[in-house]
Amino acid sequence: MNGTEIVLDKTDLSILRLMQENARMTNADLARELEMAPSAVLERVKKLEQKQVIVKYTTRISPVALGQTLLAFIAMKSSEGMGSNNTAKELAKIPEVQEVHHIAGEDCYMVKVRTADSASLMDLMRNKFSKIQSITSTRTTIVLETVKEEQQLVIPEK
Amino acid sequence: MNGTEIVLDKTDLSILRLMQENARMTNADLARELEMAPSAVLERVKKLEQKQVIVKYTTRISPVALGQTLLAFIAMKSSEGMGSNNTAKELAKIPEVQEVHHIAGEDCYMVKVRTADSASLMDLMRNKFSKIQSITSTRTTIVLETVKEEQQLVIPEK
DNA sequence: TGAAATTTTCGAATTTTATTCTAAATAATC
DNA sequence: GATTATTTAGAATAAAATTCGAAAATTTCA
Repeated sequence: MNGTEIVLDKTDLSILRLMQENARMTNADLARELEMAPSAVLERVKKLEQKQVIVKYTTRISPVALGQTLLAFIAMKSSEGMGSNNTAKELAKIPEVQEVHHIAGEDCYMVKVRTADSASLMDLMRNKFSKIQSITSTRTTIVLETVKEEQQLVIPEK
Repeated sequence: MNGTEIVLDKTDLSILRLMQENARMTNADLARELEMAPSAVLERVKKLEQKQVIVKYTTRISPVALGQTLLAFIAMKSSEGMGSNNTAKELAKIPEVQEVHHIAGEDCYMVKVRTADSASLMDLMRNKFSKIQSITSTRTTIVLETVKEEQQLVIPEK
C-alpha cells in the first residue's frame, strides 16, 4: 500500500468536471447542480484542494491579445547523466517555457515555448538556453497555427 | 485599421496577472489588491471577458489523481491540401487530444494526447486516428516525466 | 484649445454567496 | 451489530457580488 492513493467518487468527479469547465462557478451553483447542500459541496472542494487533486485555478488568457504570437516546440539533447534532471529544472525556471518534458527516444527533452515573436525567441535562446551548459543541441519547430490548445482531462463518469 | 485591436492598460494587465495565478480570487480581493472600488474592477473583468481577452476560467486537475498517466506528442503527416485544415479539425474533436498545432517543417501537425495508459493510446490510434483518412503517417513520442506543464503567459508590466 | 461626448470610477443599497458550526445521517470498521 | 469515522444538512452570520445613479476622468474633434 502507498498511503497516497486517492479515492474519488461520482460526486467528486462531477465537481471536477464542472470546475474544469468553469473555475469561477460559485459554490452555490455547484450545490444546485449536484442537488446538495452548499456546505457539503464546499467541504468536498476543500478536500480536493488539500489532496492536490485540484492543482490550481487559472485563467486562460488569449495570447494574441497580449501580442504573444510565437509558439515553438524545441527538442533538446542534454549531456547530463540519466539520473539527474538539472537541465530540465533550469529550463523550467524560464517563464517563457511553458512545458518541459523528459521524453523517450533520441532527444532528451521536449520544450514548449511562447514568446512575442521570432526575435524574442532568438533572444531567449541566446540569453537563456545558451547559459545552460548541459544542452548540447536543439531542434526548433515553429507553430504556424494552433487549432486546439487546452489541458482539459477526460473525466470518467464513475 | 482593424477594429479588432485590443488596448490593455496597466490595470487590465494587473487583473490578468492576478487572475492567471488564481482564477477563484474574489472580486473584492482583486479590488483591494488594485486599490479600486469592487464595482470598477468588476466592470473591467466583464469587459475582458467580452473582448475574449479572458478565454476561460479553468481548474487544473492532477492527471495522476485521475489515473491519466500517459502523455504523448504525435507528429503527423497529412495528405490534405495546404489550404484546408480538416484533418486538424477532426483531431480537435477527440477529447483526449489536448493540442493540435499546424507546424512548419517536414511534418504537418503536432498533436498532444493524454490517456490513461499505453493501451488506451493504442485504442485511440486504432479507433480514432485511423478513421481520419487524410493522416498518412504518425511518429509518436512518449513522455517519461513532466517537469513543467502550464500555459501561464508572461504578462508585461505596461 | 475647450466644449461635448464617452468612458471609467465610485459609493451606497440589495441580493446572493461563502463560511462556520452543531446535529443528524450515512458509511466504514472491527 | 455496535462503535467509530465521515459526510451531509440546515441555520446563522459574515463577506462578496451585483446593480445603478452620479461624479470624475478621459477622449474626441470642431
